[in-house]
Amino acid sequence: MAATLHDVAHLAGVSIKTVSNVINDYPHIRVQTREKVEAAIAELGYRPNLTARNLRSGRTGAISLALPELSLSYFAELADSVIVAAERRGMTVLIEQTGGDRARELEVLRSPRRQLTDGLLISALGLGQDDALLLEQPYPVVLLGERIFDGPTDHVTMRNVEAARAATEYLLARGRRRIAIIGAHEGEVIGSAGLRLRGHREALEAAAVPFDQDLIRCTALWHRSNGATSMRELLASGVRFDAVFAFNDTLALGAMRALQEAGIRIPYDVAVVGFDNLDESLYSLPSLTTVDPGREEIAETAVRVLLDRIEGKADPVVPPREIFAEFSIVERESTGVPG
Amino acid sequence: MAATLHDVAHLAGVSIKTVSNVINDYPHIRVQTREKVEAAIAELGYRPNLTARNLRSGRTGAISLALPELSLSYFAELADSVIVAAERRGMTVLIEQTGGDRARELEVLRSPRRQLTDGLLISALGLGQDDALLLEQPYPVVLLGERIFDGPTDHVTMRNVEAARAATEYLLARGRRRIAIIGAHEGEVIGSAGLRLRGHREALEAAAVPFDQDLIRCTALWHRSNGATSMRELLASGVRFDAVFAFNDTLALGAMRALQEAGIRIPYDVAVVGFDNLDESLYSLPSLTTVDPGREEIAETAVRVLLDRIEGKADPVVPPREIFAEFSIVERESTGVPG
DNA sequence: GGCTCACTGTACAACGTTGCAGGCAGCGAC
DNA sequence: GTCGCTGCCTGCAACGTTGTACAGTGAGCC
Repeated sequence: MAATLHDVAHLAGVSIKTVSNVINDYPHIRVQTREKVEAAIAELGYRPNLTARNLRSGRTGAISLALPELSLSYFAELADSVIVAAERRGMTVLIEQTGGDRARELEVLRSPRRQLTDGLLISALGLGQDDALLLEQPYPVVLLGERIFDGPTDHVTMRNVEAARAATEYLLARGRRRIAIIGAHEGEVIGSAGLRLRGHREALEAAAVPFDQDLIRCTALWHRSNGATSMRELLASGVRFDAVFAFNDTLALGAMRALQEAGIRIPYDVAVVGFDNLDESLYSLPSLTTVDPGREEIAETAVRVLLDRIEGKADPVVPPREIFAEFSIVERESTGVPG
Repeated sequence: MAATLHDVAHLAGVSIKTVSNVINDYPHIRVQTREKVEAAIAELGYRPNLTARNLRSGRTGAISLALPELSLSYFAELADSVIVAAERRGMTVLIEQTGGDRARELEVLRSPRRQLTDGLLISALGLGQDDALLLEQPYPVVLLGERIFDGPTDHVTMRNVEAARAATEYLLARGRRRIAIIGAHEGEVIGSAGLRLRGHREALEAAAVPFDQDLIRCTALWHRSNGATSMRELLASGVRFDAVFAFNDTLALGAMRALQEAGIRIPYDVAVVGFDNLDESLYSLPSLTTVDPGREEIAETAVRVLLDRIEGKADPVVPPREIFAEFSIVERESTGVPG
């Protein structure tokens, strides 16, 4: 049985409240008393019961992070950054996996488990713009990702349209004209796929390069296998292309794998650009040119904004904010070695 | 302000305890009463306060998982499996990153945050056999990994020696005789590197193949970049080899990258075997032959064993157990396409 | 009629902590 | 001498829940 304030108070011969005062650095305590209490604490190996403290204070010192799955490298790296940012501010992170499933995302929002934490960071894949109002919850929520805009909560995300436009412009500038897309979502307007496709089309239009529907491959999931499968389909379709813009790095890596199986040379025959700047994209063969969406900045900002709400610094008065991280293009071998 | 039992009781015109009884499915309640209470619950949108419940019950419904970092794919996949296993049993998972640093691992063991969860699953990299006794804590702990054996807690791990021996035997069976090792740790006996090296040497010995120290590359960290660097060093050293056994997949992928940069053909010139069976090893080019250490089985078992301790099923009486997951060799292209 | 027993519901205390109000001693000012 | 202040410490109540003890009601049985 763990020691309680009561045990310490008894041993030190003071009241329970005095022990509490010592622990909480209440100023008016005689040095002598403080030492007695500290000795008792040390002797009993007393540690405050956080659950009881939480019950009194209403704060838990933890935040929840809901994301599709950690097996997806992007989310693993995001979780890493979030945990680091949270720890820097003395918070722990509880992780929930939703599989990107709308029903499970809603469940996470409504789960009584939310009471174990002070707020929720949710990276949604299943929710859509129509679900925006469901984000309104009796606790602080910060939304990540690009499924919902102008919702009732703070929102931290990346510049999808601009970044995708920059990626396509980058390929166009290197003389590529037939750019295949992997990872599109049929009919999607909002969402990573929809926004990135829009950026792509904007770049084509600005350069007066015709858009060809045959170059677009849809795949709901963005795992490596989906990238490989899409590329095999593309090759089987016989459509001609000299570049691939995959909507994330895992798709790109799967696609590169399929390209090379088919004996196609990267970047000589086909240039490849990904999105996410995963660690592994630096070590693929060839290394992958990709869009760095500012993952650490997103994590850092999201945690800061959530804590602002939790601590009431940004009271309900402050309207929900939309914050965009800065992106950059990381140039590597898959588009031709630079310099 | 969230509704409490008190509010519900008031609205339903019953005592607070009756509401509690309804919620906890206490059997002797009149249908009529139950309905009244349920209506009040629905009207107020009442959700039980988990913190208060935890304080009463001493249980939190969460477990902690401490691991080096989620950016390492192996740990991300492990965390995924642990979260899934925990969820299946109604538990949530709080993640702490230690960076594999001994001091931070000790901090995790002693942190008052442990009180936010019912037990700890710790995958240590920094702790060593001498630290075994420090695992003795006033809450349930299950150790993962291979830094400490016969410690005071339950321990779930993989068959490192046997798996590594099998990997080397596999290469030997395919006619490889000069097997380079990447990821060794100088002088280590216990620990993934030490054990895997032992398995490797056992296989060599059994086959009467001489052990050559020049083929061993040490690297403390097992990131992709370390694999690439080690391989470049190996190539620069001029030592002759026809196979590589990397002590994890990320090292192997980095090494393959460096091999291919040097124009060496895999598996024709050099066969490569990794360890971990990461998802990405299936999509590298060539795909990577690897040891599947039974990650899901480890996660599943670890969660089960921890919950057994938490629920007191396996009371202190039961001595700490050492549990080993079954491994298998996953044969892919990096050692020559099978069949 | 009095007994037991099964139902149905209530009151109270407790989990370990902290906010609040207040007590008491000592001291300087009037 | 007393008033008011500061410094130090204490007791009580409360956070929201659940376990224990118990009270009342009605049915069934001797």
